[in-house]
This record gives sequence, C-alpha cells and structure tokens, in this order.
Amino acid sequence: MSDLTEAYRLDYFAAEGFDRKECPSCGANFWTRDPDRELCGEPPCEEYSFIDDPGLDGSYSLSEMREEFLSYFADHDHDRIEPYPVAANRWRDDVLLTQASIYDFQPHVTSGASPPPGNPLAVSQPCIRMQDIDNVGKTGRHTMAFEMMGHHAFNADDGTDYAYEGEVYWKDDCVAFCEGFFERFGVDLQELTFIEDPWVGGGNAGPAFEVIYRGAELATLVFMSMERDPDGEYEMKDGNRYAEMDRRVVDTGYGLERWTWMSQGTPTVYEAIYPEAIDFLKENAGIEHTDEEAALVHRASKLSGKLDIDDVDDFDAARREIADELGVDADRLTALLEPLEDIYAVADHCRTLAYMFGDEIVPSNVGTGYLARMVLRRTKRLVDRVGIDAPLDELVDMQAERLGYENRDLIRDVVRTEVRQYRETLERGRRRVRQLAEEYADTDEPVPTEELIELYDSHGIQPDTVAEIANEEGAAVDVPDDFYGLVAARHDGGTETATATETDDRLADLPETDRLYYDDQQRTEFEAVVLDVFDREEGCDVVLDQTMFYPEGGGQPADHGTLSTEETTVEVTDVQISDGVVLHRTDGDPGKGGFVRGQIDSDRRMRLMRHHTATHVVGHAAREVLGDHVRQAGAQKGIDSARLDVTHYDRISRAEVEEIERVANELVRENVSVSQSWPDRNDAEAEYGFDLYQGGIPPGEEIRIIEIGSDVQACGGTHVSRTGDLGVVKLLTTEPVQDGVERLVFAAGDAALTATHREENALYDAAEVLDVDPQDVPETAERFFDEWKARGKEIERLKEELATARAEATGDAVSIGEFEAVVRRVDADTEELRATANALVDEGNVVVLGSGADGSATFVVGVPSAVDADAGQIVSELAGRVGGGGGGPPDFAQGGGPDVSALDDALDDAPDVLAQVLDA
RNA sequence: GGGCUCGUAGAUCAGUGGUAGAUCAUCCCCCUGGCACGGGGAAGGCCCCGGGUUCAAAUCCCGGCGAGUCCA
Repeated sequence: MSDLTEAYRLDYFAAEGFDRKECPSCGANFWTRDPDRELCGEPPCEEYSFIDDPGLDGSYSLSEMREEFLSYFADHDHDRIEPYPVAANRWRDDVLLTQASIYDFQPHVTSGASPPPGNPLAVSQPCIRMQDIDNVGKTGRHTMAFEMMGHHAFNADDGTDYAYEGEVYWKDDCVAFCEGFFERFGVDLQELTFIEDPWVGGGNAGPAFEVIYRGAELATLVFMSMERDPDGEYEMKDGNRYAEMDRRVVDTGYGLERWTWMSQGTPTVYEAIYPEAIDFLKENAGIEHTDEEAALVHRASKLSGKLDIDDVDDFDAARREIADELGVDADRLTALLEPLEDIYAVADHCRTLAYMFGDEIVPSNVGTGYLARMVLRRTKRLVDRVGIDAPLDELVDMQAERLGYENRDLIRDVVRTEVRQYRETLERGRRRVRQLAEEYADTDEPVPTEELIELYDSHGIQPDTVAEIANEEGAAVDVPDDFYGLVAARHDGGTETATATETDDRLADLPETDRLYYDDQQRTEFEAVVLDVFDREEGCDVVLDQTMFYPEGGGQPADHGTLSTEETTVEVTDVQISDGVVLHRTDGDPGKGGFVRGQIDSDRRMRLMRHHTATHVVGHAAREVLGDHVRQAGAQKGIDSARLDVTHYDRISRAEVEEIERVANELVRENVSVSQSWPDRNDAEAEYGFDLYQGGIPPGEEIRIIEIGSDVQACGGTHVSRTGDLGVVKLLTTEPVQDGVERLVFAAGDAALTATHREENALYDAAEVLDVDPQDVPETAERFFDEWKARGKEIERLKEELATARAEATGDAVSIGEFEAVVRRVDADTEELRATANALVDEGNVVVLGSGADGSATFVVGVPSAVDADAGQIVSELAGRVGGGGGGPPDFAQGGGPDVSALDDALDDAPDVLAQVLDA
C-alpha cells in the first residue's frame, strides 16, 4: 500500500498546533490538539463516554439536529438541497438503495459530466443499509434507516471541461468547517481526534479522516482525488492502483442519529431518535419493568454499546460477558433484553418501510421491491413475536407521519396488501409443514435439514417457524448453525463475466455527430459529409458530420432509410450512437470524404414517433388512474405496437384498462402540443422533481425534456408535435412482467386501427364458425362448451351400456382349466375396451380383448380375483406379438403394438398363452 | 437477472407410466319435535397450454403461460 502521509499533513493542522500520533492500541495514525493524548479514541481502544453524560450543549431531537447542521453550512455559503429518494436505482443502475449522501451525485456529478445542484452544498440524505439488519436493536447503535448529513464540494482544475471548474474548498477548509460545527455545541476541540483512514470505493479513492469524539465516530471526511488506473502511482487497500485526478470531490458524512444520540446521552440510539415510537411500542407490547429491572437494563444497554458484533456466536458470548459483568444470570438478562431489542428493531424497520414506500417502492420479488418485502416480513415476524397487536400499517404510518410523507394512504394500502399476501404465504407454508411434520412425528428421526432448506428456499418458511409448527405435531427439528450458509451453497456458481468493450481509436478521434433530429422532428431529408467509413463483418458503419437518423435509444428503435451520392445509394439498416458519434450501418460504402443526401424511412419514423409520444400519454394516464406510485420500469416502442412496463402492486383490471384508455384518448382529443426544451438539469429537477426521470438519468449539464400538458419527462426520443397526431390510442393487453410490474401493450394511429382489425377479425371468424352475431359469441361459446361436456358424459354412459351389452353375449367363451375365458376382437378405443373387459370380468371370466382401431393394435386383459394369474404377464406376451409391449397390475393390464396385421394371429394364440400362464 | 417449488373437483391436497381419488363445501335422503351433529347417496374434472418419448403420459422430457419463494 502506498504511503499517503503527505496527503494528511494539512496546513490547518500545522497552524492550529495539531500533533500526529500513532495509537499504541490499534496502530492507527491520528491528529489531535491534545499533546497528552495517547489513544486514537475509537472503540475498542476507548469506550463510549457520552452515555448518561451528553457530549453536546443542549439536547436535540432528530429534526432539530438536522436543522442545526443544514443552517450551519448554509451560514457558511453552502446551498441547502432537498434529499433524494432512498431508491437509488431511480438514477443509477449499479445499486438499489441510497447508502450515503454522495450517492446523490454519482455517477454523473462526481465524474464531472453534470453540474451539482449547488457548490458547495449541504444535504441530509435518508439512507438504508441492509447489511446492518441483524445488528439492529441488539447493539444499541445500529440502524438500518438513517440520515447521512453531508457537506460536499466539487473542485476541478482550471482549463478542464467538466461541468464545474475551479477550487471551491479542499481539505483544510473541510476540516475547519467540521471543527466549527463541533464548536457550535460547545465541544472542547481538544477532545477530537482525526484518524487517518484512506477511502476506496466505486473506482475512486482518496485520503480520509474519521472524526472521533467521546468514543463515537461522528463524521467521516473523504477527499476523493484519485481514480483507478493500472499505471497509477498509488496502491490502495483494495489492491488496485490509482492515479491523481484533475478534479477533487469533498465527500463528508455526519450521522444524524449519532449526533442526536450524542446530544441526549441515552443508553441506546433508538431512545434518542424516536422516543415516542419506543414508548408506544413498549406500552402496546405490555413491557413493564420494576425499578431494579429498569436499572439492570440501563446498565446492560450501556455495556452492549461497546460491542461490535458480526455473528450470532459472538453475540451469545458477548451477552454472557455482560451478564457476568453485571453479576446476573445470562438467561434472565436475555429474557429481559430480548423484547426491548425487538421493539427497537420494529421502530427502525418501520422507519425503513416508511422511507421505501414513501418513495414509492412497490413490493416485488426483484430489486428494491424485494428488499422492501423482506424488511416488511421480518418486521411482521418481530411484531408478532414481541406481542404488539397494532396492525403493521399503523406502525409504519406513525413513522411516515413523523417523516412528513404526504402519500400516507398509499403507504398504508401497500403495507396492508403486502401483509395479507404474507399471511397467505404463511398459511400455505403452515399446511405444508404440518403435513411434513406428521410424516416425521411417527419416526424417531428429526425433520431432515434438506427439507428445512427446501421449505425456506422454495417456500419462504423460516426454520424457527418450522420448528414451532413441527413441535405442535410432535416432530423434532434441528436447525444447523450454518443454515443460511447451506442455503447460500445451493445458489453458488454463476460468476459474472465482465464484458470488455473494445474501443476503436479511429472512432475516438471523430467529433460528436451533430444531431439534426432534435432540430425538426418532422424532417426526413438532409445532407451531410461522410467523415469516415468502417468496414464491418456485414456492411459498413458510416459516420457523418451531422444526421437526421435517430440512433436506437430510450426504447426507440433506430431509423431506417438511405444515403445517396451522385453515383450510389446505400440502405441504412441500423443506427447506433457511441460517445456522441452516430454510426449508420449500411449495406455499402458511400465513399469517405464525399457528400451524401440522407433520406429516412418516414413511414417507419412516423409510427415510432407516434408510439413514443403515446408511451408518455399512456404512462400519464396510468399514473392518473392507478396512482402516483406508478412509474416506468421499462419501455419498448415498435412499428406495430409499443409496450410500457409500470410499477403497480396489483393486477390491472379490465375496468382500469378502459379508464386508462379513456384518459389517454381524452388527452389525444385535447390536441395539446408536445414541446421539447433543453433546460439546465438542476433547474428542471428543482421544478419537476425526480419523476422527470422515468427512463433513467441522462448525463450532461442540460437535459432534454418533453412536455405534454401536465406530463413532463426527460427524454431523448422523437415525438409528434401535437397529441392529436396520435389519432387514437388503443390498449391491446396487460400482462404481469414480474411481481409489482405490469406491462401495458398499446398501439397508436394507424397501428391502433390495424391492431383493432386483427382482434375484430378473430372475433368475426369465431362468429362465423358458430354461425351467430359477434355479440352472441360469448354466450354461444358457453352453451357449446356446456353441451360438449354433457355429450362427453353421455358418450361415457353409452359406452358403459354398450360394454354391458357386449358382456352379455358370452357365446365365444372357451374353457381353460377350471375357468372360462373370453377372447374377442373389438375394434374400439381403449376406454371402451376397458369398460367391456370390466363387465366381462364381473361375470367371472378371464378376458382378453384386442382392438385394431386407430391404426395400432391394443390389448386389454382382465383377470377376476378368484383366478391366480398375472394380467400384466399375459398382455406383455400378447403385445410382444404385435411389436410392442404392455403391463399393469395383476388384475387388469393394457398393452399394444404397431403391427395391426398380427393382431388376429395373436388373438388366436391367446388361449394357449392363457393356458401357459395359468399352469405356471 | 438467476436458482428452486408448485399448477388435478368450488376450496385444500393425494396420486409420479397402466381403470382419476380423498377431505371439506354443495345438493338429495335418513335420524330429530326442531337444530348442531351423525348415517347414506348424488352431482361436480380440456389433470394449465403446446410439442416430444412410449403400445400407453395427470405422471417422463422440451417449450410456453400462471402462482409462490430464495438470492443478486
């Protein structure tokens, strides 16, 4: 690892008289104003020293502390910005949830492609970290949901062409701001330590400080100044090499919950951040402590704060250690603490759910929706275990209200729907477990681990739930310690292969193509200069100085058309864009350096434009009809139809489809204009919010937005100029894509007409077959279906009758030993043969029936229970003679073969075969 | 996006190559003064769809569709 010592030697430290020290306990280097300090201050080297002795002047609530932070930095020229959603996948595809304030500005702002919404800025960003889920409630300090307060500055060297330029502030000012914020609360700066702790993440790296006060890490100051580079000067802790960048980002994180806790000095963080929720839950669950118990809990909480727990084994040991230290029985302590831990976790999880559903994450079996479902189910289990009888939607609503969400009705609805679904899953699981438990209850064996894994992995039933139910049934269950490891082992394999994209040097040197398709979306002809031509396996890629051809993107397929010179015309069959350079895939070389006239296939383009505009219109209508949680989860425009995937927590009913169609066509009839503009991205975000980005966040300082009435979206596609140009919008089908995502398939304009004709034709054809009016098709079809079923039954009954009649004609019976046998050829289907054989067997005969119907030979052999002979053996022997096989139970067997011509001979031989088998 | 499980009577599920079943619910009859219950009987199945293997597929194989679940 490279030495970053110089990077930490700040002028500020020198001017303020800091010393650099090495912690004798952990070896970390740190900076301090206190010449006598030895230890770094961070646990485990030192303990928390603020519990029961708050470390800040004044006691603050969460919102008071947030306000302190934001206003302090606003007073120091930081722009105060609104937090982003917790669903980080709204603007980036590499993560699901927002886990830090810097996430708001990745990747486009940190890369320099887009300007930040303020510079410098301060934000208090809600975050969710699922990694900490097991620790929540137990350690007294972990929360899954939290707010990370951060002040950020984005610096770039002069002369660079990033979306920001110049020096805002860097390490010295950053540390000064940080100390200033501490001073605001009367903190003695001598007590602070700044631990050197290099930071690496997401392809970037840089020096960083952990700021420790009274045993707690209250801030992290990261100076992002390097990027990954195989030839870089620095080797960082991830083993990769990094080089200095020409831009520098100040990334800081101050845990709002930590600061609030510090100001109150409560035994756990939870009691500091949502005291009302904790009180409510305690009372609801009926938890009451005697003074002695309360004192014990208080002391235990204080101790557990210093533990860093990674797995359950350590946790049990740690719990015993605490019990020893307090001089009480470990089991008693556990019984006392466990309900409290559950309550702390419930409060935290409900806050997490409020964030998730408040930001309109829809529960699903994939993505963020799955994480939400997981948290909800876990919460429900905790609520049940600790005996809280308030419905979950009410608990989540309490947090949603506190957090100031306005869509609380939706949140409650989502929670209720999800709880209901979980109940059904549990009910299904319960039945399954009971059945399984009954099997094992009779044996001495416990339920095998393999079954437990199956129950969890395929049916979502927790092992402890299995144990509980199984015990009721009297079956034993041993849950192995490494249970979740065994589950994970089932999922191994499938290593992802990173696809290395080859960069073409010649391509990189070309200028960005001038995109004419935004200037006038109705034009279909243009002239251009051929800058370069690349030979490809099939055809060529032509690069022009400017183009009217729309490259595939945003779910809109590429334009087709032609490029013509005086001498030749080539077909354009595909168009792609790479780093701003538009590549036209053609079937020939138009000649580098020459002029070409481009002509795009206007009919194709027109249909694509209509479908693109229609996608916005349908999305808008769906939002209006289904609710504000509806957002685009994917879209694809085509020639004949288009599809839009939207997030929604239920199936879309017929009535809703009709309503969406009605709203969409109303917008068409209003003939509102479809306007494009290129506002500054931050202005656009400030005005319209994140709902702008239905199809992902584009980079750049300005973004293109499409406005259709009240619907506004960032979009790179081509559109018609007025909604009236769509003619009509017809929803064709809806289908579930995955849990929580519904697909709407629709068509606009003449494609809508064509699609309607297709469906009408199907209906008319059906009507013609039934010889009724189209309107009468459903009724007639139902009647026909009923009649068809009735006839099936009638035929069955008649076959039985026929079989009985046949059985009565026993003239052809032959005696074999003591028994009568009937050997007969009956050309009928197997079912009829079977019925006849049954009837003859009932008369006491051994029966051999053969059929040559349906182009193959079939036998049915029946043997009365009084006769000791194997029907399977007989049929096997006979079927062998017609080139096939057969078998079945001893009293009734079937078989056959392809050779019909041998059937009669086989039947002639049947008496001999019977005689043989009966003798044997 | 990947793994796994499951689609059979109105509901819950057996059946895992050889004649489609059970329990509950429904309807009828008996028992009773009447009811709960009890006893007897009946009705109710494109065994999710489409291919393939086989003499024979609800069953095995492949592909769809649908439901559930775990993981990223």
